[in-house]
Amino acid sequence: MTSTRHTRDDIVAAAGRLFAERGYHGTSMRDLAGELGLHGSSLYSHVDSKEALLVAVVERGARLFQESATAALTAGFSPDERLLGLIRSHIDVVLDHRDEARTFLNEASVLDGEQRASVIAARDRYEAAFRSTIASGVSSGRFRTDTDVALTSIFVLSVLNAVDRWFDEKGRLDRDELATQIHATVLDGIRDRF
Amino acid sequence: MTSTRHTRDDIVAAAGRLFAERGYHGTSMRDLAGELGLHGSSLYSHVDSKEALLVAVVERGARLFQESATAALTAGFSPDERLLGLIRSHIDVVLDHRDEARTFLNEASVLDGEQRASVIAARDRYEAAFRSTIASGVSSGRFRTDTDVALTSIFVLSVLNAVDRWFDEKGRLDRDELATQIHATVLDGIRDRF
DNA sequence: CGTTCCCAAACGAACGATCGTTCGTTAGCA
DNA sequence: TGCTAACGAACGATCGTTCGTTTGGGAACG
Repeated sequence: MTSTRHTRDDIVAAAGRLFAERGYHGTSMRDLAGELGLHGSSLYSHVDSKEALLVAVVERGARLFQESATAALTAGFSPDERLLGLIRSHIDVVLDHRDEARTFLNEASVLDGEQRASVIAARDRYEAAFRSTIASGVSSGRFRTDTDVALTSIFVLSVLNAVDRWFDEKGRLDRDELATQIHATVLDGIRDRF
Repeated sequence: MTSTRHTRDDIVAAAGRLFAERGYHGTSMRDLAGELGLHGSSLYSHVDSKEALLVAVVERGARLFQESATAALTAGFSPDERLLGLIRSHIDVVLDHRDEARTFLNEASVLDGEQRASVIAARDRYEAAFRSTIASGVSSGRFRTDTDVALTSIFVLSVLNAVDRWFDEKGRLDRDELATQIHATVLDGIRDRF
């Protein structure tokens, strides 16, 4: 039979799934408990409050993105290689950890001031990896000097953050082809040059 | 003095604002009534249910996007002009009708099957305007023949849908410059060609 | 190897608050 | 004067959470 005992990590993982699917306010503690075969009150053996659960999920998301970025930055020599690495890593995070990523990206607004600020700071730190990569491409002459670095970073991240809304692992493209296409579009656009 | 009587449109507008800010489940009917100086029960003189309010807001959003797309498609002669028009119009909708647009884009998941399907259909119809514009650019030779039309449409819409999350009307760029930048990046990329 | 004991996980009833909604009543403009 | 928006109390349901109780699996011991 399946183990009847649960860990805090089980609960945080299930909370991430429900928060991502239905949102924080759309998920009740009894919903979450039911997902695990528990009674609502039993959750409080592992967790202090519903909000603490959200904080735990969001922190997982923040850590995943940050680790992915630092790993991608140490690999890859040229700016466009590093950018491709950042794109690949982001797609991996978003698809392999949909729940934490979605919750991190969408549900931070329900947190109170201090913790919301920490989420925003984490997002900004992450975005800085894209900005510095693109900036080094500009200063090394690989990217055009009139490139708006901050704006381009936002564009790339907008595309990446939306991936999990439409991408189908069983579809026409695999995720590596998707990364290549995003990279190619940002670097070269779609205009025919002849 | 201010009028003490309210219309259904007032209520739908206020509901859009709160649904966009806090989400459907994060907004109570009493919250909404308080926003208008009313008691919760008074809303039911104008509206059948909370869900009907959401449907009304989402329908407004769908209509705004669709009208914007058809207007942009009749203007502009070349594919890249029409694409720029679509981008400009989308930015206008997203910034001038933040509440309805956000709710349309983010809160459709709480609707039941039939109405959620109608939202998805509306989004797909809207996306088709981008696809056909880009496709005509490909077939006319303005855009590269190896362009993935569906994918590029998704990229552009991902960028556009995220605009209201970060764009500041009082910032460095005005919205028309933003439209130009998005358009330029999609068409030409950021790689230096010399 | 078998038994006992202990402690944390899980239970289940219950709390006060708030949810969406109903309904009979009041009040203010046409 | 008539009609309808707005009121305000109240409904049953559900919310997050508390608390005293039950229970079951592993550590300790014989």
